[in-house]
Amino acid sequence: MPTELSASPQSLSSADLFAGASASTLKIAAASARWRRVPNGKRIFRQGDEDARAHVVVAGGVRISQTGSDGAQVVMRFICAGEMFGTVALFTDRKYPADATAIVDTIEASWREADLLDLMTRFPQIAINAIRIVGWRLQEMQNRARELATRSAEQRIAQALIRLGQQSGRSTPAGTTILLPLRRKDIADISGTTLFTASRILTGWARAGLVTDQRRRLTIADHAGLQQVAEQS
Amino acid sequence: MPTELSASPQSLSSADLFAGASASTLKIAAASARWRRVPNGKRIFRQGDEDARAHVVVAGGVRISQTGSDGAQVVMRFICAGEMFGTVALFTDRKYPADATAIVDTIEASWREADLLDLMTRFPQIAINAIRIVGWRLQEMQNRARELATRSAEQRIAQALIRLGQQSGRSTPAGTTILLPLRRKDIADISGTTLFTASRILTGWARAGLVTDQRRRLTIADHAGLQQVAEQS
DNA sequence: CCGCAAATTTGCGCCAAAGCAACGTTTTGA
DNA sequence: TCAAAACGTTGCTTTGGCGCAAATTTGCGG
Repeated sequence: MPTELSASPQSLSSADLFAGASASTLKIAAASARWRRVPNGKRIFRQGDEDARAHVVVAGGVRISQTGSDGAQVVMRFICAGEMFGTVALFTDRKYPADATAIVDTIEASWREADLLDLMTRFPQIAINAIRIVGWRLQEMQNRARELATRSAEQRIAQALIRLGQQSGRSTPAGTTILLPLRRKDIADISGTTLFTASRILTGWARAGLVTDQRRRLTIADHAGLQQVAEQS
Repeated sequence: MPTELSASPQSLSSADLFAGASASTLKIAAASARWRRVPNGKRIFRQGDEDARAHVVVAGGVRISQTGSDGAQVVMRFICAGEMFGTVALFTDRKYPADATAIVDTIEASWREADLLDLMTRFPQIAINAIRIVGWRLQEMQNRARELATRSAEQRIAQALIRLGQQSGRSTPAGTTILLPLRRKDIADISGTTLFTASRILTGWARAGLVTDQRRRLTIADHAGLQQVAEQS
């Protein structure tokens, strides 16, 4: 039996990007940032946009999703406070590969490509940190691709909830509550299934006491049970 | 209708990693490399191994695959001559996230983590090049995840062949021949389907004149037709 | 607090593709 | 050169989960 894959990703925060940077470096970084307030539901950038910048969520939450030419949506990732997004575009063709939409009222900071490249050239550690962050995300996408190809819809939803719990969960008396407000469609689009299947499975779990769901705020009541669903072969 | 995603990835060669490096930089890089000959079928590293190094295929071809705890296999990528692999592990937890297996007799060069980090710190452009390469791969995995979630098995196989043609295709009178020798299982595992489905679809295409298949060497005879299969909504 | 719009639930039919088994073909290595 | 093993094909059966429609609940603006 092969080695089990590492649970991995941790929170990929902007703090990691500037890890090891001196006070003066941070000052230079802060000076070149642009800050914005984004209301719930508003798009921050759109797939194909060309003026790519590097973004960080200061407060709130963002959905990163791709929309196929047939209208099918897939959520690549949810971004919580402190995490980077939109950064990969800077290093490829400068076109954002996905949409970014605020799913709660959000504040985000961003940097121009030139400013970030300048920082990286002067402080190589920042560039190395960036590889590390992108590397984790690549590993996560590889794991998700494996799951899409080999696991059932139920297992994928379970795994998605476990990831979201690690990423943005808060411990409460009832269990781990996922802070981001998620609709059934969001759950479906990040698990690679349909609204209907996601609804059926979640109501089933709610009845079985695995999760509870109040006003789009999911709580994982039985973490071990959920893990078992995700891992059953 | 949303902007169509860029076809993207190009060949991600080691040349890109050292793009812009001076002759002296290259000399330092070459001096610290380790070279190995790997016979067809032999594993180069294994998922979970800890002594991660940065690898380049000098000649031959390599299959990067993950094996789930239930034995299910997924191919993440095939690596052709000139391309990097195994590099992401250096920047995450130093454990290879997948297996690497030679699928033809292969020569591979590799660097220790310390040597590569040293190079990157001294020549930040190399670090920036590395982000670019990993960024392209992340985008490619995101596209593949979207396809796994939203497209049919037939469309995914078509897309996989198109990618392989771009990556390792050679023009011949009969069309574009994919140089890597691929078994039905390889095709299935990179498209997220089964051996049986892959076989059925490929024999169908062979009958229709879209592809020909001689001794595990696939040739795309009708590129436009294949593209149409991949894109039909 | 009301009423409308959006989100969710649920029953049901259906199909793409997985799983299985049996058989043909190619490759390998001794 | 030949046999065994690996690989590929194909018919049949089974099923997870998609898609639609209709009913129900929730959330929001006024």
